[in-house]
Amino acid sequence: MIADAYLYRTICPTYTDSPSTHIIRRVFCLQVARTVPNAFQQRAMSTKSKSKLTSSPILSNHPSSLHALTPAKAALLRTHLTQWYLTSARPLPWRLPPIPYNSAPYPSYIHRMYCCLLSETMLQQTQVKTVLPYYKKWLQKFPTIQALAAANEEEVMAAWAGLGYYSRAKRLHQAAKHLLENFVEKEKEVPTSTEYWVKNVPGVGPYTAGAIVSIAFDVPAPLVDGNVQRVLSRLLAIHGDVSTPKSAGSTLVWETAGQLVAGEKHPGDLNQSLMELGATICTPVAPNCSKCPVRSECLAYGNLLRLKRKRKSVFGKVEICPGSIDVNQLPVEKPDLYIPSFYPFKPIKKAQREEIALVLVIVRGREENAVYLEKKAKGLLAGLYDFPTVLLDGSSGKADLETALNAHKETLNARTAGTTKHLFSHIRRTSHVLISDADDALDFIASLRKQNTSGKWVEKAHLEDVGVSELCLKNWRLAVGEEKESKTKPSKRK
DNA sequence: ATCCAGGCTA
DNA sequence: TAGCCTGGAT
Repeated sequence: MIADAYLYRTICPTYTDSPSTHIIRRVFCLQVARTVPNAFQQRAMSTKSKSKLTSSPILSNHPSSLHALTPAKAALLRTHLTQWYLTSARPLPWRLPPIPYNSAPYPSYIHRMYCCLLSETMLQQTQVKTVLPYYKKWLQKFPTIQALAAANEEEVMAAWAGLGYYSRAKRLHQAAKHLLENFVEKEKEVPTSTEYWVKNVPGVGPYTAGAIVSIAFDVPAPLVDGNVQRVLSRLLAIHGDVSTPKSAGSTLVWETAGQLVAGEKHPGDLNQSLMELGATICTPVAPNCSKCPVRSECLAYGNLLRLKRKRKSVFGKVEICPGSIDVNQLPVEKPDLYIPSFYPFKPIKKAQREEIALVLVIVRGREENAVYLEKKAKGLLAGLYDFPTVLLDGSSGKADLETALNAHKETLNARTAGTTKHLFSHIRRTSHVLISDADDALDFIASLRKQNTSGKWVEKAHLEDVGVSELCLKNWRLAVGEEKESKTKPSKRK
């Protein structure tokens, strides 16, 4: 037990109890392990208690001061991070050299803000590589905030099509209008407080506000995105729940980010260095610690070194807060995979719900040159065009599906093109694609027009110009025979 | 085929 | 707290 506790202490720097309380602590750890280390989610949940989260996931007798940055350490981190950033960051079109707030002429500082708002909005939930072509195309189409504000919603949605999370496009459009109306048109200063942005600018939350204010305006506001959350969780070995903004882990991460950026000469660079580090080195899986500019300040990396030193003499299980792993299963050659990748602690994800859909591809013209699309007003894929779709409950049985399928085949004189599978964050959708000729669907289209007045014929060649989702494209490719049908039937759940 | 990452809002 | 999309890794 003593040995166990000793190991526990060496691995978890925030573990300060005496060995005699170790068992109690361990039980408590497991009870709160609704949020568990990244790398061991499945194992932890299959073998450990699934009891409810009953108290703060920050362990009792676990003062947050243990995670606090000392001023000396903060200074080291700032130096190492910014130096590394200046020499090693990827060159990206939205990266601007920092300039002091309002030292540029008004129009150029508004442009800075616009580019920053645009890139940061696109980068929400989306990787750099995906954003790059969209960002460039967007600026050609809407070169200024005035151009964006003046555009109509359909153009905006079409420019965003394929990027996902389409409400971002709608809100970016609203944001442009808001900023233009309240500041740019009057040549008024745009507020530099994150509170203003979060409260008044659509689509801007705590992260984006911090990004705009620090990067475009050079104001020392912190920012925490998924990268920063991971980097700081590892640097300070934060064993706290980061699943919601209010949870203890998140609070600590934001506080830490604030301490780091406070007094920094180039807050935008410092913030970007944290994100860049998370994106390129401090990655979720297999972080490249040997290349990390701040590994000597990193508690998780320190754990790793201690574990490597100890493991020769260790047999059996090593307790790692809050899970446990078998040291004999650690691959000797790559121990770096372990300790840093425990962080941050994330909640177990909920299963996606099943959906079955009938997708009606109605083709007009002998050369099949137009299809009937309608615009979704709300919910999933709102603002985009799509084929008329009949949604069946995922719980409806095979018989229901057959009934609906046959009914539509009959009324539309349709043939089956096959099925596609598409995943959303919370839905697994199987689409049964039916193709029919407009001549056979006149009554049906009339009834569609009554329910959804936005329906229109779109030429095959212009399908991608009107703003259409990946799901729609996938079904379209199947209908014209470019897409292989998904083989397996979905949800063969035992 | 399956799993994962990633901010904001109603 | 759940809804919202896609691309990349395994």
